[in-house]
Amino acid sequence: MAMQESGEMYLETIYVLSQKSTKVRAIDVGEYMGYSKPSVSRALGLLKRDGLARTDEFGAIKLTEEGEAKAKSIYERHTVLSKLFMNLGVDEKTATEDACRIEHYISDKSFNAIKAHMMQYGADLDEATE
Amino acid sequence: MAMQESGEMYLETIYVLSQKSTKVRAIDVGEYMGYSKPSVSRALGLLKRDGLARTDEFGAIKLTEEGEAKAKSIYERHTVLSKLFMNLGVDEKTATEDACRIEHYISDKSFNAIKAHMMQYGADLDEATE
DNA sequence: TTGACAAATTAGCTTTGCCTAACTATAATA
DNA sequence: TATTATAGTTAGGCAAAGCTAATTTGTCAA
Repeated sequence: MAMQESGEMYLETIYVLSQKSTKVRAIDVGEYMGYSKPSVSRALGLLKRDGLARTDEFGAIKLTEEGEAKAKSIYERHTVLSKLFMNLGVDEKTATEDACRIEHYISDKSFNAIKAHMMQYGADLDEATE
Repeated sequence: MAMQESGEMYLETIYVLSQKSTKVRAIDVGEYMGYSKPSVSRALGLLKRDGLARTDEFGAIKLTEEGEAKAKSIYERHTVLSKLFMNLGVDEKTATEDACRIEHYISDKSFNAIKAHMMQYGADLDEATE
């Protein structure tokens, strides 16, 4: 079954935190997302069950290859959509908030169309916005 | 509390069906959305509780002024977003499916920015796509 | 007027994804 | 080493929003 918004947000968070720190723990994920420890614990269990995340020998949360690929794809949506809204004059806060919700609901087709359109206009899509 | 995707979809459906027929019944809403009668019954109860819909003297479902305003606003998002995706080369089916999900998650600010952008490029936003 | 079908509602189940409370395990320091 | 704090898990609850089954309501035609 297709992954839900919730699972995607956990993946994306682990991915983002992994870029800032070598050891990402459940508690860090919870603090970042504003969720309780049990919620994170269960969500991570599901990601592990589905082969998207694992715990390494030092107890750090790591994404599997598949998990990382998914996370990157979601994160790319996030950055491109944020950029799109900002290019249209929306303030950064609103733009990133909207991107954060829409990234889970837009199809590959529509997303790629938006991305292609923005490339055409020379937008710098590589720069992260968060 | 802010209205959820589910409630918005019911509102939008009642609005759309009301344009085609004078008497919209719960069963019609259910058939259109692919939901069971009890699901529709409960959802309509919530819309009524919140002052967004009512049943008229002939048993037809009607939107209140507030309900209709909301429905129109959601439906406008639907048409504008569909147009946006189609303008970018996305096929109609995908474009309307995406619009149908995203319409519930985009902020007023970002939506208005998109709309303004499209007006600038002379897109015909008045024509319905469904 | 009554029998039958269509429409609506009630009751209760399921899943998702959050929560708190309580418990266990780990780790660090006195 | 023992105490204590931090991290993680288990158990159980709640709300949203679907579902089926069963009941009630309403309408219409024989």
